[in-house]
Amino acid sequence: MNSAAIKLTARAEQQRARIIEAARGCFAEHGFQGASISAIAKSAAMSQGLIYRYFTNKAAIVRAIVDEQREGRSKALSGLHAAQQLVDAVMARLEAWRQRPEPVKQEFDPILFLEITAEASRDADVAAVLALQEGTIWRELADILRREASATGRSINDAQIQERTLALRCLIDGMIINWVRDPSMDAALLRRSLTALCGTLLD
Amino acid sequence: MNSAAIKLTARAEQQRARIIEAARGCFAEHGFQGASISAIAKSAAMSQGLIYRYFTNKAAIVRAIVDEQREGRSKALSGLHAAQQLVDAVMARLEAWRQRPEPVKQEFDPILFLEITAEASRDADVAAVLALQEGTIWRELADILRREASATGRSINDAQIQERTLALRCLIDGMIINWVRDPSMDAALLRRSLTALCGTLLD
DNA sequence: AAAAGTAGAATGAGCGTTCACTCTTTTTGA
DNA sequence: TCAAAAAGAGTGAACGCTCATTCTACTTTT
Repeated sequence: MNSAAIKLTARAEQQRARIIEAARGCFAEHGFQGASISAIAKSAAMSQGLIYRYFTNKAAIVRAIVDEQREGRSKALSGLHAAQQLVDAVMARLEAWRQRPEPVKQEFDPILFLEITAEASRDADVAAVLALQEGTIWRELADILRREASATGRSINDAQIQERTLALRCLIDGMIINWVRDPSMDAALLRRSLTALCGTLLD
Repeated sequence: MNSAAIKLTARAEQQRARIIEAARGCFAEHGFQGASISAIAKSAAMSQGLIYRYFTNKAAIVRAIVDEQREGRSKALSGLHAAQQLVDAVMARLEAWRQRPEPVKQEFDPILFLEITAEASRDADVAAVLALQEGTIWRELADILRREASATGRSINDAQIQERTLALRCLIDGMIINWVRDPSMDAALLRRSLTALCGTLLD
């Protein structure tokens, strides 16, 4: 799971998870630099010092968070058979996020997503983990398009797959950022907008 | 221009611009929270204290930056007559940014763009300015689509305009975020991907 | 009793901001 | 015309505070 810590005791795993969960909330709320270790400690209901037993420093927490979401993101994508399904899946997550009563556990957070992208531009380690992750997602998206093409009996070459995978990726990222930017964005409108475009992705 | 300071001396305007320019660079490089006043002062070649003669606090600089780009963004969009032209315009800016030798003045910076979006979720003032700005951009995009429709003799109703404007917005934001995330992204591929989708925006 | 887990005080650096002060420019009034 | 006065521009040290991180001492588990 984590290359730096091949084998951890159950307790250690559990504590790390607790810290990561608290940190996710704090980072989403205040940004990576804006969230302090003491705030994370308080949110995790432990002392500041204890955090350093499980993470060498603050940056390591950030990296762990980026690393952690990899599995979840890939899993969420696999099994989808059409671009439209994908849009629906993302929409469902976005709507769940908007209605969050409290900082939620373990779920996709669009703000964190933006924060991570910006952070990757200044932390090479984050960038590396993110690049790995993007590779996986890219492959999942391409597979979705291929499955859709074969299901509808279309033939599609590799260059086309590449173009359309990227277009799909842009569409998804765009819907996320627009959802964050405009808190009054109409979910139905967003869904309709992208549904129309997705329909043309395979023509 | 700025509601808090209706009329400023030429000198003051000039100094504010100098600070803003330095701050843009620092913020893009280290994030809003990561960039310190002393770093901005150093970059602007002035003392820290002097910054507070022209801005009441650090947040005010952020707001001024967000406020400032409004005009530029709107101007860049007006005059375009087709979605494809728009994609080309954005691509040109992205490529210019990637080849930046030094932190460049007054230009569109994708990292700053992400940073601002994230900041809007935690600073109501930034959110308000951004919302205003987005309204303007939205209208510009809708106009582009209308112009394109009328130029090609198509009829298009308001609901369709709304849907497609949003789709276009997602596409643009998506290309920005993907460009930032993957430094090795092929410009030609990105252009090809979106060109294909833009073609279908008016069908 | 050894080891692991934990809390919280301590540390030193750096933060945003203020302030007392100097230097320069403009205005004033005889 | 030109000193005197006021205003404007600028500095950088200092303030109170918070930061990330470390250290010491206490408690729990093995």
